[in-house]
Amino acid sequence: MKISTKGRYGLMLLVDLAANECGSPIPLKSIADRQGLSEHYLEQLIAPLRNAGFVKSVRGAYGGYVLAKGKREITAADVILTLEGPIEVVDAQVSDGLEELWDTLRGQILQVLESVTLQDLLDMKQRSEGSYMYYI
Amino acid sequence: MKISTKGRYGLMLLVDLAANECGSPIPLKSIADRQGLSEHYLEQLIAPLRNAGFVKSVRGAYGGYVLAKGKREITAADVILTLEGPIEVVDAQVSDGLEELWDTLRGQILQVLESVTLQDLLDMKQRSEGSYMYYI
DNA sequence: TATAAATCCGAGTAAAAAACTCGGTCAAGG
DNA sequence: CCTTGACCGAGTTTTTTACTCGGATTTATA
Repeated sequence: MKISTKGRYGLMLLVDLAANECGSPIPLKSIADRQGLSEHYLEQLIAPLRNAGFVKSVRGAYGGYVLAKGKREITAADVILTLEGPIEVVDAQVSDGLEELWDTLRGQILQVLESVTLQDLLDMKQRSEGSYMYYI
Repeated sequence: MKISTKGRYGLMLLVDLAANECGSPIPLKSIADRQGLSEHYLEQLIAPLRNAGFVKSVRGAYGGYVLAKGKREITAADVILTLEGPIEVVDAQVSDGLEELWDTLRGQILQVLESVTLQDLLDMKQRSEGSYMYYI
């Protein structure tokens, strides 16, 4: 019952881009360094997100990636479905008589993911980072 | 984002027992045959459910398993948590700033699973089997 | 025009988890 | 005492995940 690192890193990636929306393209390397992830692996994750039209790339020196849509127009579901394929709580072909339960579960998961935009995630993140301030 | 076969088979197992609640103990073999599963594998699944007090076993010839509680007192969450451990949408130790999302997701999943009893699943199953009748 | 910083691309691999399998011991009814 | 069926622990196979690697291509700038 886990989201794989694909979906999670993908979200981190786009949230990072969303944090820098207005500026120049951001190279993967800088994100990889900041988040402690492998640049090569991130390449694999951002490719489908580019194909799906969520980010644009700028090649060559001083290149990088930029959001192709507003941060309120991209949802967590967009990212996770693009990277992990459709949410399937059990294998699609099983018929165990419990389909109603699996459908409900899938529906609820989808509803949560669809209700959250990159902007929301950015807000969450800043809240959670900001709260450290009170403990200093 | 999947429930493993442990949780799924475990549910099938208990729903099967629930369907026969009033009677004599049911041997795993009969369930395994009926559902097309491996008896040996089911043994591994029912052991934790017995330890957790959801089923009772009767050893020896004419033995088998019986529900240890009423079918309205056991929820899908009981079974799945027993067999798969706590629902973790991402690894517990990650701190990616998105914890709020993961918590919400976990909460929703748990809520669905906790709201469904064996009796409910039995009803679902009979509804879905019954509906074939109309197509004959 | 050379160089360096990037994206782009496909394949390969290592580690972990999932899904069983196997071989046997113990208990109880007939 | 034989058969049925629970109990137990280890081993194996398969699948999935999470990367790694080696390059080719593009482009701003010195």
